[in-house]
Amino acid sequence: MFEQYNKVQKAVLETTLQIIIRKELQATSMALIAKESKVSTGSIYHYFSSKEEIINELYTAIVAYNGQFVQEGLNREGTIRERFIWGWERVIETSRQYPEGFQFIEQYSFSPYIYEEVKQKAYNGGWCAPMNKLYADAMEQGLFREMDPKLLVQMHYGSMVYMVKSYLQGNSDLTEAGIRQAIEICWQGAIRG
Amino acid sequence: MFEQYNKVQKAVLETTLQIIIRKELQATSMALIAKESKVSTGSIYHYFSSKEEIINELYTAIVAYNGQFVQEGLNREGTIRERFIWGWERVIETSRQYPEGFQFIEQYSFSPYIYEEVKQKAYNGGWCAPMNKLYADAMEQGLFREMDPKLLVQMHYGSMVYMVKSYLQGNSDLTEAGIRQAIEICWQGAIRG
DNA sequence: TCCACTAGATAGAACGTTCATTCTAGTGCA
DNA sequence: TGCACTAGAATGAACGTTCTATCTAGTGGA
Repeated sequence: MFEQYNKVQKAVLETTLQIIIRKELQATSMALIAKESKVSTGSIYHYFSSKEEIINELYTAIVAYNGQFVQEGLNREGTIRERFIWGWERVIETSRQYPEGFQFIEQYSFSPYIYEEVKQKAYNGGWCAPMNKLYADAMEQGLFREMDPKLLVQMHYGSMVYMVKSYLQGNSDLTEAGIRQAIEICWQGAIRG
Repeated sequence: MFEQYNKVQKAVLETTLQIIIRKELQATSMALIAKESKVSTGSIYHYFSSKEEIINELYTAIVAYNGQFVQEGLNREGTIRERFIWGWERVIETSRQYPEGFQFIEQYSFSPYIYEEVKQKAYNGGWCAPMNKLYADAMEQGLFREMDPKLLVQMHYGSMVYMVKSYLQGNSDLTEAGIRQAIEICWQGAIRG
């Protein structure tokens, strides 16, 4: 997930992610990051200009990683239905493989602590735009109901997020069949009646 | 929303909600709450034992208020479809009327800062249990697909949450027709094919 | 091969600020 | 007078950040 960084940066980012999920931003002190990552505060400030920068870098890296992974599924050759399924499968797959990353993005995508500019860049490099395009195509072909494609994508993403949240809280499991069914539910709701 | 509290408590809770949405928990200092609510720190500590208690009280009050409002729609006499529509309409209505409350609950329902006990009590007094019951009934009657009703409720709630988030971020509007359509999409995805 | 020098990396103490909370003094109603 | 309440200064801990000293690896002249 943090392959583009050096050893120290990687250790700091990984540690920060673990702590922030476990304890929140306000309890994630530089002293604690230093202690748990086994990097002194001096070194941390050698590689990062501030705590804010660490958090924003974390956000950027995770979104970039997930964005690429989902797009690989979404942009394969296939019917709209196939690409719909591949795309959402990958959205869920990232959250299953890196639950901390998923939780972090979920919590901080609406936080003033993440710079607007970072959010904007993340959105543009992410999977939202191609997914919106897929939905717009489906509507143009008369396959999906007529509505704002961006809004329907958001609604479906919300369904996925809450399914994963249920799973992460231990209130449900997340089997292949369950994922397929959830995607099917979204599909069935979206198509023209 | 805070009718059960006295004037000072009400001012503190309302102010805290405004600040925490605008600036995050870590930037919501007691000094700032005191200044903006025009209540001295001494008085605040006369009515609340700590900052944590203020935040947890805020959480409790909002969930209780919303829970009651939604249940009023959900528990009216009517068909499953009607009650489904009334229930979700009210979920969206609370978030439209008190967007700060909605955002706060959204952000903090997964936060370690809110006591487990408070979350538990909130869940029990909220609208989730009756909504789960409605879905279970719908499945028993063969109206909805067979699946874990709690999970489907969560998925639908996720759709609503993300629709409202889109609206609050200015990326879409939230008209009566749009709300009806969103609820219809959920319904169509849920029923037996 | 050796040594002097340099640049970057690292550690952790020190700094100044801000924070949640407590304390003290005061107010006004019963 | 007694008591609930209020104001705001005081307190001490914790924080993000900076500073200073030390370490490490690499370079190049002799």
